[in-house]
Amino acid sequence: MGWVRTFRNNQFIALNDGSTNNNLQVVAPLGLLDDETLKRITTGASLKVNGELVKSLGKGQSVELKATSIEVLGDSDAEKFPLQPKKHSLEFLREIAHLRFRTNTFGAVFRVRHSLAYAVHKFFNDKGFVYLHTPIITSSDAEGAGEMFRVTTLPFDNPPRNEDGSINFKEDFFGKSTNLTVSGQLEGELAAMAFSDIYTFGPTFRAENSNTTRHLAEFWMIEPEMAFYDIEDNMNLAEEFIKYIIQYAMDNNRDDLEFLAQRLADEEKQLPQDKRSELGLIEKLEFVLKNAFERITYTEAIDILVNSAAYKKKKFQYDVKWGIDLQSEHERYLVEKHFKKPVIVTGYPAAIKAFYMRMNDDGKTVAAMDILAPGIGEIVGGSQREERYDKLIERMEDMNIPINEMQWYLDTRRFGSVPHAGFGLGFERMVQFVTGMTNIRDVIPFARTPKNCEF
RNA sequence: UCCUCAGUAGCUCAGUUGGUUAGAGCAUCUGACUGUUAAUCAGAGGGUCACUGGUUCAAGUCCAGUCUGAGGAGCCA
Repeated sequence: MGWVRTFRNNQFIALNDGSTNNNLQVVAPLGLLDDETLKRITTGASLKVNGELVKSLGKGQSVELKATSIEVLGDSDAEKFPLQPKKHSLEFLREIAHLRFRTNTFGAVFRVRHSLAYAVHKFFNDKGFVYLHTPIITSSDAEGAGEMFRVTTLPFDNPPRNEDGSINFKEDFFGKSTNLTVSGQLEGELAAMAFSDIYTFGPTFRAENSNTTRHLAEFWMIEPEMAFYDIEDNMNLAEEFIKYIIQYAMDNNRDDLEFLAQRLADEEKQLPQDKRSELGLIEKLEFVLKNAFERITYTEAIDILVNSAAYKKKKFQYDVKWGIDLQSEHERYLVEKHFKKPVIVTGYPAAIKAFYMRMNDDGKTVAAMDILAPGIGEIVGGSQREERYDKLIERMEDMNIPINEMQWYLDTRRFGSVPHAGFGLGFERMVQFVTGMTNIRDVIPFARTPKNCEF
């Protein structure tokens, strides 16, 4: 059983059931089917075929199914079915995302995505981590990870108001203002203070008006949180984790990755020489598996940038000096030009990082780490958390975090606080990295981006 | 949100200096052929030129606005 990809010569049906990109060639002997049935075997139709698997007489395949009966399960009007046995643009396929699973490219992408998701659970389970389901709806607005989607049952045309005119959320469903989660980290920390090692893997929502090839309004994030880990342990785990799930896909999705590698190579033939990647997709993944990630401090990164030829020739649009947040162009230089492999940057200035990150002894930098990947940029953001109650309060005050609303979080530092660390990994960015797809909208089944919520 | 580019047949695109009935390849339909591999050959059908307004004797073409898409930036994962 499967769906028709092509039908040639009224005899040869390329049938696909989604398990692989390799089609089964079904041969319908002349005279087996009447004219009416033959006309119903169109691209996209679903068939149930019985027959004998025999050695193929043709060249394209080793075996084929010699049919003894063919039943059309579901017709597909050839005049209306939009997929053709030819190359379609990714932009067009995005508009028919409900059908694009039936193409070779998206078949491969989503089989790889599945494997990576499975590998995430396997990796953490094998290490004894507890999979924690953090809430999708939250009332916490303190994390500052981004703009949030409001969740409400209040009528938006005439909401209940307080005397001062502001909206009275006491009458809302939860009796307060609520939003979709932008991160499960804070809740994750609570659980890590009991289970030692936990991870989350779930949907995350950011209402940022970001229109790029690497941002989604709804995406999946993996956030492990480990008690008794310092920043070094954190980096080691993150590197091991990334390599593990890549290796899992290499071991279990070789055909699909080779197809995607070929697709990417064809795509890059259109580009000018200097924009093409030096390594093919498979070679890139093997290279990442074999080599240790480069580890540098933020201060070293700034030095490298300031001493680079690009900086001296004023190639950077943004100036480089200690204290700036690294711009995309700087990250790309470090990863793609200088080191040519994934880079972990640690020790960022406290002023540009979140309140929960642990202050280093120098009083200026925090124990943060970002993992930068070629072609994608930041794929992991993490840190050792500030476990010292007084220092945490100090930081929260400095950054205007509403301390009163965060008492539940501060309890972890009051009752048996321990050094701990964790990180967040954007799952779609990981899928992009492994599949070589350049647009993040093509590695999630139904992308949610500004001005787009189809299906 | 900002910058740049784009929107013409189901898809990918061409359309000259503003000038007659807007073209091609693929797909579809009809027929031929029958061991094909994105089959091949012959023929046919298929258009709100994104939308709104403007300039002009005349707009797919020029101008303005809007919408949508792509690439880059910012924000970030």
